[in-house]
Amino acid sequence: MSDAGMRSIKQSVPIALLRAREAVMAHFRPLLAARGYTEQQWRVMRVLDEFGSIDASQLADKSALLLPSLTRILQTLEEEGAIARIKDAQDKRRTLISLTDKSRDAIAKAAESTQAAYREIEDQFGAENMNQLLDLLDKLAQVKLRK
Amino acid sequence: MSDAGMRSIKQSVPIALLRAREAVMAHFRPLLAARGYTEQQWRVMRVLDEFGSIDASQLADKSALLLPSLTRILQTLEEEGAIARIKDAQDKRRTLISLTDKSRDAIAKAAESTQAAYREIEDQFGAENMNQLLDLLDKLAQVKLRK
DNA sequence: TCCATTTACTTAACATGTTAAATAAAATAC
DNA sequence: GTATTTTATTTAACATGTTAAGTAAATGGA
Repeated sequence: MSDAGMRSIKQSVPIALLRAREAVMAHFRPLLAARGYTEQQWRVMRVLDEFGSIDASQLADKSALLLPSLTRILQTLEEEGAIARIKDAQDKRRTLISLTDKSRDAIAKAAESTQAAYREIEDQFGAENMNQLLDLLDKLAQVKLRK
Repeated sequence: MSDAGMRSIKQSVPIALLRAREAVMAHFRPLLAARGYTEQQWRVMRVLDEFGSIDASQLADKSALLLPSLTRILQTLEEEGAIARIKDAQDKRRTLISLTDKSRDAIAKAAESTQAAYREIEDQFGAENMNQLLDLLDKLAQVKLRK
């Protein structure tokens, strides 16, 4: 109220992104929780499933996590026997991470239900809208400011 | 690798939303941090600035926070003297929250820099794209699945 | 009226987000 | 070749996200 020129909170892009994401995740989260995975653990496992054995930095980048978060998540997943870590022989700073056979099976099963939910969302939202949205989101993520 | 039919992680809507949001917040967060606010504290204060005195549930809804998070955030803001809480006289379950004069001034100042950043982002991204994006995000947030 | 239910928070417990600092190994610069 | 800088990851500290359970006040019947 102190500034009539301030954009309404409803028009805020960060909040709109947050709400849209929350609406989508509300459909997925219960499916993952039923199998004992958090959203982030699932992202990590999907990336490993898609890319095979990669180092922690690449894994963090591809799964959109910060390294400190990834460190903790990998500890948990390792204790559960879902992933394995080995030091890179050439570069001993690096840790190479990969799925275990056990988790590969678990992922395939969990993926069935998440894919079904994804198709339903795409049905409701429209494939056209979905492509357009992904395109805009990618453009927005590229925006660089001067300075 | 276990399922050739699984959507690539790059095509994941939740991750695309997360990356876009992170790209935008990377511009705002330092501006808020310079004034000692987190992103969430700032959301709360902006809502209060826009709507005046409202109860915790409405505040949580408008600022896109869960109530447990809001409870903690309000404790912090109250200790800092940024907000005040009073019990609703009619309904003693409710707490009415409002800004202090002190924080109203602080918000007006911080808003100058965030608004400038917002305009820059809109310049780069395009007002047309921005409107289209907000429209799609709103549509996506509305999607309901059967069952 | 009374009790079961609902509503509005709050607390608790554990996972993740964010920033800064620490550590160890590799790469670079003299 | 050794000191310096950079890179990869971890640890620490504090804030928030998420779910479940707890508490107190209002509501809605029998």
